[in-house]
Amino acid sequence: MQVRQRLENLSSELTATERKLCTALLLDYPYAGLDTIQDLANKTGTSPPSISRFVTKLGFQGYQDFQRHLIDEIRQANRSPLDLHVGDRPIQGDFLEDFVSRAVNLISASASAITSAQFERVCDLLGDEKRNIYLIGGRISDAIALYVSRHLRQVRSGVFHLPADPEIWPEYMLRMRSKDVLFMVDYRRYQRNLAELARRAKAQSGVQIVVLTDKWMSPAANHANEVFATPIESGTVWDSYSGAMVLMEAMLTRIAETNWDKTRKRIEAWDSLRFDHGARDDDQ
Amino acid sequence: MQVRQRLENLSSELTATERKLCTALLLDYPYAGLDTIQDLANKTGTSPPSISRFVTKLGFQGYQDFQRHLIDEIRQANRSPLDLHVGDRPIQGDFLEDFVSRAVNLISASASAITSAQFERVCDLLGDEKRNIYLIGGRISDAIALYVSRHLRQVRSGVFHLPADPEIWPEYMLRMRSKDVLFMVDYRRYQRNLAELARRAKAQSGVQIVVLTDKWMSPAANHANEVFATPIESGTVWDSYSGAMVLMEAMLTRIAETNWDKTRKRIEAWDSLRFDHGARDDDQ
DNA sequence: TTGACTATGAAAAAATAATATCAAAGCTAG
DNA sequence: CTAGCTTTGATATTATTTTTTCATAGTCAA
Repeated sequence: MQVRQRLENLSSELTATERKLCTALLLDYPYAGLDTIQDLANKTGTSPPSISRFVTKLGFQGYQDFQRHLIDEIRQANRSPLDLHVGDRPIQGDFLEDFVSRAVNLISASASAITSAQFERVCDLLGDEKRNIYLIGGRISDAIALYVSRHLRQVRSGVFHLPADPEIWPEYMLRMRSKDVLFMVDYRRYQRNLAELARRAKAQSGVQIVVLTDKWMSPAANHANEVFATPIESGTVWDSYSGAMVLMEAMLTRIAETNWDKTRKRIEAWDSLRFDHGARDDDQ
Repeated sequence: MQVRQRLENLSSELTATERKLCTALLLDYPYAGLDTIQDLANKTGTSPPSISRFVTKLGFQGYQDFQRHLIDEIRQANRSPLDLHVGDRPIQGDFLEDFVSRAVNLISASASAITSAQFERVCDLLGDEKRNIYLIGGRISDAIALYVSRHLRQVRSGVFHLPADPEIWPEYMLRMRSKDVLFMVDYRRYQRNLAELARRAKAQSGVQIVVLTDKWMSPAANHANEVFATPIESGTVWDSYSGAMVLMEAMLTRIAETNWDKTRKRIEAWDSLRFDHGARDDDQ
């Protein structure tokens, strides 16, 4: 229940001091309640014990519990209309349109959770030809890792996508050097063996680790040098990876553009070597 | 100055732990910073001293001073409609920001290129348990196909992801029945052998074919019953598949929600059968 | 006016939170 | 690989905040 509402419900049975508090709280709601109990007492000309008793009377565990509730309320209130719409109920109206607007939200949020400096650092790491790049993802998120590795392979050499089977990982681990990069995608539900891989790879070779994960932070992130965290809650039955996808595309584009000359030559050479059963050449 | 901006400014000279904190703060900005120092340390897998040092480095007197600032920011943001999301990020020349806005355009365009009737038809096809589903994609776009098949497999049985090697395709073709569905993802540069696969599968078994492609229309689309065409030109060196990705997520969500009861049971059963080296069970 | 009760805040105590210290681990340049 | 530097978190300390205790002041009915 809203703090505001609790105040109203109880307003008939408040003492003089409590009414003073109530007024002060409502006058600058909800920020007044975020002061320390001492400050609030000074401002309202009351005392800490009175406030403490008051919030207990409102039904909270204590002053800190009360503050936690206020913060949650602010949080709720600040969610954009789209966000609000999200948690609530199943999508109605035009499904696709609605879904897209949620995805767009998620994507913007993903981008704003990452500083441009961090973005550049990771791009530099993955674009550096002197480093080998090893990639792997979880059961579902491996699709993202695959997408990244396929593109990266067009840009540079030394890109290795680890197979899903842990039995084979040691073969790759033995080749990792401390300058190399292990790029992991791990969204909930996190896979234990990925965290284990991160730990051991780090311990053994000191490899640089970059983790793409969600806000709960994959256990693998503990061993990481860089963490990209993106939101994934779309308010539907599945988590949405579109934020991650766009971020990865941005990254790949950045890497390719940085060394465009080299990349172009590489793609041309690649194309000339493709087997005939591959692409046709008259596309475009 | 906004806390957010201070983070941006300093992000080039942060240590690993500090970057972790920075990530966590930005991901749930500004609320993450309102926790107690101890809680925040637990959530981020760091320690209170590191956080204390970090906020000092950001230029605050200490953690409490830092929190005061955050609260002030929230307050400000709520007063002026021009809230912090707009005002404080230096948009100019920010690569990521720019990329995201293009991607968003692309995604909206992708959605509006598809009628809801068609969308529903395809969802029904792929959701129909009486049909087997075969999926395959091109060199890069197979990541999308993989993503779809992994999800679909959580919802229903009879989902088969064809391997990249054409030698093995006949094995699958022999099993295709006319009610089954062959789902192909083929973006330029189109692969001849995919078109060939479509042609022969159609001829041999009369299988239903759904193709996800771009506006130039993969040659495989000639044999298709349904074509999803999404724009992919992002104005950068790579094509962007984010439109396709969001569309696929929308589709998967639609399918899962349509038979949610069955899906839920299936996922539960699946989870109970997972091997221990997979996910941990305590993830939230 | 008195007595029984409630409300209140000063002060002390307790709980909680934040910072300083320091040893160990990690990293980097040679 | 090592020496020297930086980073880090466990522990101890300190500071801050909140709650408890308790004495006093206020209220009201008889």
